[in-house]
Amino acid sequence: MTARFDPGEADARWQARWEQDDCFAANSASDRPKTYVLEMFPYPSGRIHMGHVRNYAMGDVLARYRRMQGHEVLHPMGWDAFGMPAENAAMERKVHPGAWTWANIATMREQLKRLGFALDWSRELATCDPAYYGHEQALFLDLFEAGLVYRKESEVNWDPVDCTVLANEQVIDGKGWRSGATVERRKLAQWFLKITDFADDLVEGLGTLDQWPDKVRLMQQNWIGKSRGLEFRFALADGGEDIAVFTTRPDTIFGASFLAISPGHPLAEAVAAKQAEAAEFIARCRAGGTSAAEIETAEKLGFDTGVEVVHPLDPEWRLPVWIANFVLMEYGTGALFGVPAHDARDFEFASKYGLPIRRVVAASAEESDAPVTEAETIEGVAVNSRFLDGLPTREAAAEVIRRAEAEGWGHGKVQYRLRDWGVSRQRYWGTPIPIIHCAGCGAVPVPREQLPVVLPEDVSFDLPGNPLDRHPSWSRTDCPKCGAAARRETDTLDTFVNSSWYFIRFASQPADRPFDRAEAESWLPVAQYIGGVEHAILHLLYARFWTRALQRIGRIGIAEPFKGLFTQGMVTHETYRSGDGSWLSPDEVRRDGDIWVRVADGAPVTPGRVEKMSKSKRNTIDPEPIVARYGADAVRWFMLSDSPPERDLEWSENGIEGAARFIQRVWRLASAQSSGEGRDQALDRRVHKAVAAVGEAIEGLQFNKAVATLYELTSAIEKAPPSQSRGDAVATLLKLASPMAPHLAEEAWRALGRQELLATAAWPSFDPALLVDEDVTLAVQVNGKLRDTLVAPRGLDRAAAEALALASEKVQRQLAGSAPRKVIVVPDRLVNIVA
RNA sequence: GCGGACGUGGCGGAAUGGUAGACGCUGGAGACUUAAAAUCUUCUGCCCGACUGGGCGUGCGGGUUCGAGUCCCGCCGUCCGCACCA
Repeated sequence: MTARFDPGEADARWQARWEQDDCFAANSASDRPKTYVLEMFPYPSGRIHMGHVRNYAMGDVLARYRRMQGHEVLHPMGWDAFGMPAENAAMERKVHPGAWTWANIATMREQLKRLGFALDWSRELATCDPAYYGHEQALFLDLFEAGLVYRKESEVNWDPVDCTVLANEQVIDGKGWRSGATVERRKLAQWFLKITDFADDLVEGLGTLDQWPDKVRLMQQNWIGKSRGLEFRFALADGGEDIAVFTTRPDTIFGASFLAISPGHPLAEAVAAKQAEAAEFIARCRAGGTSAAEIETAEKLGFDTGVEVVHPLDPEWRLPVWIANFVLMEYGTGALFGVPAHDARDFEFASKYGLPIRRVVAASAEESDAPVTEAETIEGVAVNSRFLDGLPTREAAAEVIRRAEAEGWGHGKVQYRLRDWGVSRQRYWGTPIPIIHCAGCGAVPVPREQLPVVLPEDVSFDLPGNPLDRHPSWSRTDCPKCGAAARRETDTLDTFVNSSWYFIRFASQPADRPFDRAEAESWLPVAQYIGGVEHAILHLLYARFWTRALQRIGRIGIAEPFKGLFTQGMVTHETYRSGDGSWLSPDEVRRDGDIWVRVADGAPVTPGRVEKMSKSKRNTIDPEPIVARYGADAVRWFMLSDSPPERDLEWSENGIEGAARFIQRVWRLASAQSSGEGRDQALDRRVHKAVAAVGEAIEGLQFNKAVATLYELTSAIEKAPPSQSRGDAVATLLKLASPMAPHLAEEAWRALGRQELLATAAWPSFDPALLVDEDVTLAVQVNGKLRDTLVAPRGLDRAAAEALALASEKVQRQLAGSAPRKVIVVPDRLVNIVA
């Protein structure tokens, strides 16, 4: 028996033992209740970071807990392995993206294994493996054949120097983030997935996700942006094609004073073809930036086309048509009718160009002539609106829609902000899109037996652009339909496609198809998905869409992939700057009394804000040396302590030291032999309460509370005199601690002389009768202020409790002889005397 | 601008409308030790007080209630998401 628990030796030994006994393999054929615990799989950037450790520690506690409860648990790990960083590494270091990625995976796998996570490594997958992306290609073709994939011209951010498409996030102040070149908008033929087909289902489905954070559901709801209104047409006064507009406020139809169309609207282009000034105006609009800051400050600009339209409810009423820079072609019909009195943008626009501002909504009919000094986006009653006058907003809107439909000039419509998902990326390191372009046959799917379409290895990153385009032979092929010379699609799929179905592949991985439906359904939906809130919209929405798409084409019988979702907080650390403003890493600085100085030369250092660990701020702590120094359990324990899991956790030396201290404390408790006879009822109650509290905390993902309960139990055991109960309590403590600190728990368990593995042991049960004490402490208040506390037997009746409280000397002193006016008794809790 | 979350000791944080500050960290005092580390004991919201004790206290101002950190109304502040979405 050693005096100290030595994680350096014990961690590896228990990890090997778990692996040897295959403790964490998920058996799909098991008839035990199944639980699928999943954390968002990592991008293999090279090394794991503290955020990973926190994320996976949380999932691991839940997975281990469920397993101990007798569940068959699926807790897998894999790699989101396609993406840009591998290509950047290729360009910078002349290494193939694949070689770089697989080397990173090997490193990170070992790092994760050293943390002792209860993962089923037999199901490990990497999205850059043809054995994975080949099945993804098959699913893509399934969706293609079901009509859920299409190709169309779309504007992209084009970097003319790197000859590549950039994501919006890669455009900084209108310039490419790598090249610094001014980004152009260019039209390219792109592949799209019809996520808008599912817009309504995706909104409705949010209502069933009661184990998701409200915040995430709301973010998705806003992103999809469902709004109801009226789509209707204005006829041009001089003939020509009608202009369709969409509005959410059809009740304001008599407040219209102009029509505004997008610079990209067909009518705008038609006008520009005839008028040079219009063409110039449109060009000026296009030059404007797209960043949030630019839009915020952008002035509303308009150009009067001279074209007029007829109001649908009054053939005599003409409205001017303006081209306006604030009208988006992508939303609605690319045209809107301006109601300045009741829309902020329209008000600004009308004020600037001297267009009429007419009140058509008021709080009441009497206020129909109140002046409009700012846009009033209110509901109320319709005024100055002919047959609508006096109708409340909602009824007026319904009436206009009814009339439009009856008269045939418009119809009620549901409009979404969500747009179809463009999945084409002009990049090498991604899933090749399994399509062949034939001059005669068009876009033809690659025949199934030719899948996977594998990325060529012999590519060079010496030149800008997509290496697949430049490859001498890869894209050359024959048309599967007609046999003519044809060209492979050289675009690859957005990496979000890879992560849209990996959780299904984890559940079932046959070699010959993406997954087995029955096996996948036996695990799905994921009971608890854990990851960062940064994926609240894109990844989680795409995965929901993909699952629903598979359901629609009959490949799977579930609509929602993630039953429970938890978004954990970040791991943060203080930042430090030297005198010249450059960032310093934590190991370059030290505390000297009240100030921080640089270790190297003692120069003063300015501590900055506590921020998310990031390379750019240099405030990261590498988990590997921490694990080497303190052991896996101390790191895991710290990651789960103190801060509630949804909030940020600040890394601190004191924190990890404290965790390591506790690990040793439990070890001492378990390894110090103390034999005793008889039951210690007070301790037994403490243990049962702890079992109930820890279980409840883990199920509620309140790991900080589980940790606090274990601290309390440890203290209680330490203070208890030797007894049979005490020995039992230590054993129970180890079981309760084992999901969080599994190596220590196994080692101490063995030190107690037990042979079985805690990893697969049963979770302790508790006796509800022992959760309540025989005596309770009654709070005694006078006028709501605490004056005394009394110990009384549980179940004391009201009269007795009142008498006991009134007998208190402290209460009598407060009452000073006067009789109480009223006494409130909450049984077994408190007595409040109102004087 | 729209939407959302959150404000509790020196710090992280506990608290079904019922004893605010569990638990951890930091700090003080003490024990053990030749000494240090480790460990153990004990104190640690603020103010008055030698003590018994008393007053104040969950961002600010109101309200509901026998009783409010918790519920309601109005402010202030911080953070997050979306953003010219008709």
